[in-house]
Amino acid sequence: MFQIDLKNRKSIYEQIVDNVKELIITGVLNAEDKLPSVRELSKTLTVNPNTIQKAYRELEYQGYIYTVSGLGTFVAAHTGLPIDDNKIAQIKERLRENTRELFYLGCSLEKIKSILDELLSERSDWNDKSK
Amino acid sequence: MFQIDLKNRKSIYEQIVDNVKELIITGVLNAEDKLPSVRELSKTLTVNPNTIQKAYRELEYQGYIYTVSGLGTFVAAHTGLPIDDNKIAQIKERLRENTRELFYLGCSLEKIKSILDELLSERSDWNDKSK
DNA sequence: CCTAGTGTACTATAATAGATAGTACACTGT
DNA sequence: ACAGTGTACTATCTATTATAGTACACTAGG
Repeated sequence: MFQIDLKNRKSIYEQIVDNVKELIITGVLNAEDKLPSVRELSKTLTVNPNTIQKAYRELEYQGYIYTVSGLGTFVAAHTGLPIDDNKIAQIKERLRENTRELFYLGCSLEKIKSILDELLSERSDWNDKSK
Repeated sequence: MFQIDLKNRKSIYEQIVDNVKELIITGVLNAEDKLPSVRELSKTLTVNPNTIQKAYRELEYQGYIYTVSGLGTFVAAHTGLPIDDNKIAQIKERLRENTRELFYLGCSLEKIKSILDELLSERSDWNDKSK
């Protein structure tokens, strides 16, 4: 599934949150897919069950997964949810920061434009494939 | 200059690093500008001098500022430095993550495109002004 | 009903990071 | 000499992180 990097400055549960979120966003995990149980994932990653639980709780709070007591943890469906303008604004701000930094590092406008175009075409490709 | 948000989950020294970096990237602080001294900034922000020192050390490590013992801390000039392709690749990856997330949150391709175009035009405007 | 597997809650402990407090020293320019 | 600068160091406190262990309620399948 993924690995934990102990040298990473990010804490273990944060790495789990980010990795699972990544798998969901990229479509490796789809809605209603079952995630490994707390105990199982704690064995494969050799971390404490409580740490997994903390990560799953955070993911549930952010709306990426849901749990059914006694059954397990599953990827949440997000279709039909009202578009979260607040969250989108936050991401936009992060994008702005990153483009600013590219500019500061000496990237020309053309270079930045080509990078953004490439990212957009990646989304287009994905859109075509899923049809 | 800026404020520290104690409620923020980010640590104080990280907030200082991010804020100063922001001021440099956006051009509020220019090369060779003098930053507040460790003791001065610790007073205005009412945080410990050691915390300021930690932030400045990190900023120096990242190449944004430099210090002259006995004189003070200054914004580093970055022109003439070889373009750091590694750093650019990292930022590109962050941009990719963010666009993926926008897509996952239900943004249409047109919406994403308009956001990226807007960010690019902000860079163009800035470029024009500085001429 | 029993059992295995699931999420959940709780206490306790240890380790680490973050922040503060205080002191001291070397350097710079006036 | 002096004031202002960065720097280094120890010590202490707190919050976060991670681990360990236990316990309980729920679900599905014999």
